[in-house]
Amino acid sequence: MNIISVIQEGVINAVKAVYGADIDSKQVSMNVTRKEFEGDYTVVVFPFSKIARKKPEAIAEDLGKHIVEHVAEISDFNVIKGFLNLSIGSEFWSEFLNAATVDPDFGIHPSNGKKVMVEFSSPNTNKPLHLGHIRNILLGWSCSKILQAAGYEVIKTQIVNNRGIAICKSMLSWKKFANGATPENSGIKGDRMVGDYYVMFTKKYEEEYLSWQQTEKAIEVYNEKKKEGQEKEAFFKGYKNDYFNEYSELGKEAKEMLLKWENNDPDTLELWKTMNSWVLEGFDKTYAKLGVDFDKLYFESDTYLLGKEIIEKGLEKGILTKEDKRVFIDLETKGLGRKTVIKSDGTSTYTSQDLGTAQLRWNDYGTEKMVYVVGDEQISHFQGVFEILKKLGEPYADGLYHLAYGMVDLPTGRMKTREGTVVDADDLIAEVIEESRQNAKERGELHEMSKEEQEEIIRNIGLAALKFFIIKVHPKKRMTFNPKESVDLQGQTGPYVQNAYVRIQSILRKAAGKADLEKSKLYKDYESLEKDLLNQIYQYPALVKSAAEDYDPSSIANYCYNIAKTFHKFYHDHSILKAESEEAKAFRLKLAKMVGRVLKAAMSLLGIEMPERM
RNA sequence: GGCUCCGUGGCUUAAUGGAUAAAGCAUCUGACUACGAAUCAGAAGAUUGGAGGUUCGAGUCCUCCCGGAGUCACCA
Repeated sequence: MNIISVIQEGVINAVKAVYGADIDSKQVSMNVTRKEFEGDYTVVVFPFSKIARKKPEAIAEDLGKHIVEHVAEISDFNVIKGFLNLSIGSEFWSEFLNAATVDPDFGIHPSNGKKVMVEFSSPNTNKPLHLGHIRNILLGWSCSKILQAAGYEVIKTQIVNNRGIAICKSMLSWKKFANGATPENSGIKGDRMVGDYYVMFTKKYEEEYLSWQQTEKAIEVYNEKKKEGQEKEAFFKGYKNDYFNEYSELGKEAKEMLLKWENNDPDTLELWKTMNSWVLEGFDKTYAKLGVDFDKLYFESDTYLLGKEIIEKGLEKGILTKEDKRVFIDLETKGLGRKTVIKSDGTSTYTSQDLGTAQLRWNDYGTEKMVYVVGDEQISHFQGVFEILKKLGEPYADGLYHLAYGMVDLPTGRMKTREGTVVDADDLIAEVIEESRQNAKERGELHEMSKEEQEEIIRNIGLAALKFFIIKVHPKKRMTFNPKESVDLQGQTGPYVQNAYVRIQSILRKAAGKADLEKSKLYKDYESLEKDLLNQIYQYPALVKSAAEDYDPSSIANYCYNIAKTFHKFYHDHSILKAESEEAKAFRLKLAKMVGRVLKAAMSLLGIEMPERM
């Protein structure tokens, strides 16, 4: 039985016995005892002062005495103000450590029979992945692992946004300017190549727009549509989209291409397929570098027409309203305004696609939960989608969750494609690995290994730095990504946690076969750091559960750091291999091993691997 | 303007309504003849944006204000 429940029950019984009052476990306020005080768990007794009509100190004394007498696990107590600090006996900890040691699934919850789909990454196929995607991918991957550890069957998915005008822009640009260049004959990674042509389109379009602004037609438009006193420059800045649709040659060609695509023109489709495959190959390489994969891909080209069926259903039920061809839902009461599902030209929207895709996924997998890892700029969009599905009474509607994470800023401000400040994912990964390599070289710990082993470790450490740096921030928060700090290998970082693990492995290698771990049971007089470690290990399974409930990988990252920190201090203050006694040595080996196991398991939930040496 | 989110030492972050607000970076000072110094210890650094309120108790909950961001499309 969980020690927290044991204590809560003890308190409930004590209150009943001493004051004759009935309380429930919700009224028992408990925390882990703060470091500066003696004890393991603290019960706050202020809430009982009305029942007992005594001073908090006296109440704590009453309850403490009763609990020590009646609860076997509690060995001692002390009272400071209204706080009752309880100490857990070494028997309990000893049993816990032994049980955890032999439990191969420690921290992994048994299957709950439920399925959850996690969607993340979901890039457009017209440019390479960037820093923003990295946050998205790491959060999505980590949530998947956490949900899995919490007992769910997880299906990792993404929707590949592979159609639409943006895709046609890069296709058109390639056709016009590439002279048949391919990733193979140019040696450029596929996604980057396509992205380069997308950028080139934008550049050529800007040039075209600029020279158009000098024409008589442009002056005419300006005079006709400008607002009072609006300068030319300001007007044309705002007119860009209209220009694309009304007058642009490139715009016209791109739109024609989109039309051809929609009408299944063979040449267009072939070009589209070819360029898409280049991008997807490129993405796969980046995913592989990050160590992530997916169970199922959905392509927008297959889903963008979905939703008709569900919209029909909505119309029948009177949830959606039809006005000419346009279909919308009035969510004014929810503060979401009117959400259009079908445009007045009869074409679908992003919203209808998402409705249809949700339906499709439910049909494919029957997942009770669907988690969308998408930036917080789309909060209201998802509120709309979810609301519609709820009103339709879809069976999966209550399990929909938008994990809305904050945008990633640079120290110089927001990333902007136009200003060329977007941090490319591949470049960033290469950079952190290079930093790790420099560091490894200086330390020279790895020189006895093969080149391959060295590279593997170096890569591991660099990625750990990057991943930890991003995941430690609460998803909801907008974060500043400082490239300098992200490659830090010291302090509150991934490599710091890895180092704790490596130290443990080093000790275990040295002690292999030389210690009788059975003797650990004779060790009773725990050091306070030993208790801290035991307590932290003890928290782990519950932490996994709450991280899954909150979709919060940052809580796991913080946990990893804290337990690593405690271990580093313990390692510094107490010798393991040269412990005071054989019992102490056995106990500490067992403890260290368990710390290592938990660290490795917890970090793997963040997608971070642990090297054996570094 | 309406709605949503965020405001914590110089910087980046942490804190189920509980004790003296906790770490890292940067700065300064110590500890390698050591189970691995990617470590540890210490110093300095904070009226938790501001004002009220609820509570025995508020960084946390409520109200108002200030600052920042997002969104308010028949775009995705």
